[in-house]
Amino acid sequence: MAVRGAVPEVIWARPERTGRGPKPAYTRDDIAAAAVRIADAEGLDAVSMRRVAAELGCGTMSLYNYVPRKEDLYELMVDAAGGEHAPWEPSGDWRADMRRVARQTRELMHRHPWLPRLMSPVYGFSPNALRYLEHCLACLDPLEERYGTKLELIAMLNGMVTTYVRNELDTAERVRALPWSEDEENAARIAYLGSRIATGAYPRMAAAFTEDAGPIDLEAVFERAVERVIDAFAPR
Amino acid sequence: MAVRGAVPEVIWARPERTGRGPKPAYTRDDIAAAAVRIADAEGLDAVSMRRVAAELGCGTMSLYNYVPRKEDLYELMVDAAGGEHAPWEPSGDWRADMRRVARQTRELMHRHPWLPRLMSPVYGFSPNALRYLEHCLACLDPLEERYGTKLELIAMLNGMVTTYVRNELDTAERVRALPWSEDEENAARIAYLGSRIATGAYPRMAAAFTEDAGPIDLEAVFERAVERVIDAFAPR
DNA sequence: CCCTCACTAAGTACAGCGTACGTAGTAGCC
DNA sequence: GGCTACTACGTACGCTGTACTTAGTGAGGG
Repeated sequence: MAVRGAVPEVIWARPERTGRGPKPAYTRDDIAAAAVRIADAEGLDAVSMRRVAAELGCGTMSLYNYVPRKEDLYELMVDAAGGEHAPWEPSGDWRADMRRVARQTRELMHRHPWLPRLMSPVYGFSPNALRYLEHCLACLDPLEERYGTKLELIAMLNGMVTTYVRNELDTAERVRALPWSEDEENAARIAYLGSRIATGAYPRMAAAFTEDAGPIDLEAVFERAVERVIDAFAPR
Repeated sequence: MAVRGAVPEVIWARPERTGRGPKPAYTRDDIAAAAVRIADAEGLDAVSMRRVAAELGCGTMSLYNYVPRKEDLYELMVDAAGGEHAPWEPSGDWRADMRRVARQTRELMHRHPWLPRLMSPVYGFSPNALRYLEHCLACLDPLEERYGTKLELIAMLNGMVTTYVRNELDTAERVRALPWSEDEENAARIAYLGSRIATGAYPRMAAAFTEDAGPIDLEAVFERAVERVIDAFAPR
């Protein structure tokens, strides 16, 4: 007589349908789509078991027949988002393909701003993650390196893109819960930063901020970072 | 008559002591230290306003006199951890100094496994973050590049280290709440991965995993990644 | 054919969370 | 000395994840 849930299980190993009993009212995709819809519209914090169940139109506890823990719901969401990755026939130019991968991932994360926060290596085995990984490896066929190196390249590129987009979106996502706007939050922080720098305690930072007062070109910074990661693995 | 908390404020801009009234029983450092102690010992999820107040030995709501929102408590924690960064006199060899910075950050995060999860650019203005940033810039004095480039290097190195350590620690941290061990969790996932690969749908991944079945040398992977980031900014 | 039993569905309940609000007491300033 | 800003903190509300329970359903085995 095992204690309920005492055995570790991967949600993907669970069959969606077992022979007996009435057939489930929802598919895993239905549930993931509902959760993604809520997160896109109202932010990740709005995704609760109750809210997702309501979105589906079923009782809260019925959800637990499909998703044993909330953590697994997150895993479904990440996989669903990963399903939007559209693979293509590798071009033979692995550099160009990697650039395209990076840009596609960034766009995906802009479409689903909660995604960077949920990204975890733990979710790396989901069906769409595997599909994505295999596609990246296919793109890297022309790169004459060991698979270990290729995996390191993919991990580093992914990590960099995730970190980068997180920096782009984090304030916007976190400010949802606050009674003031993102601009006000930023203004308050910049003002404080200015007052600190004015003390003269940080001469190099002061120089950095006076060097170029113009607005930062996020697009260009991103492209540069991608190029650097690529070059780091195969200098020209 | 302003609505309470309707004006954005940075916790660091709040004076710790205003003239009037009885003198506060705790300093900001006391509070941060208590929260860090709890997070180190019981994991980040154990850090609640009630728990921290209990650790300090005061009523729950008294904490709100020091920390207007829980978010700010997190900010205090990150800054406190950042205070453990021990700066040194730049050696003149910026590459060596950057390696040392990366290693020190990694050690810091191993000491405080909750830190990667809390890392956010939003906290980049805290006193210790500023101190750290200035130190990095000082180490980069010999690198003949614009400040913009130097900041990009620091951001990329930091981001890479954070992502990397997160990958190292995430499963361990997340498994705290579960009724099984990290090893069991990993075993379940690896087993599932094996079953997927056995289908033959992922030939390149299959090749990658048969190429080298030995245990991964995390230390070596980390050092390689650091070297790559450094080289990406100043190829030799 | 029908009985059995695995399964779905959903309600109730509990412990814990962040925090708004109100009240009581304290100490520096005019 | 009193005004007043401040600290301290108990109560309460709405929310969370989820354990447990009960009722109903429908395919498989005899």
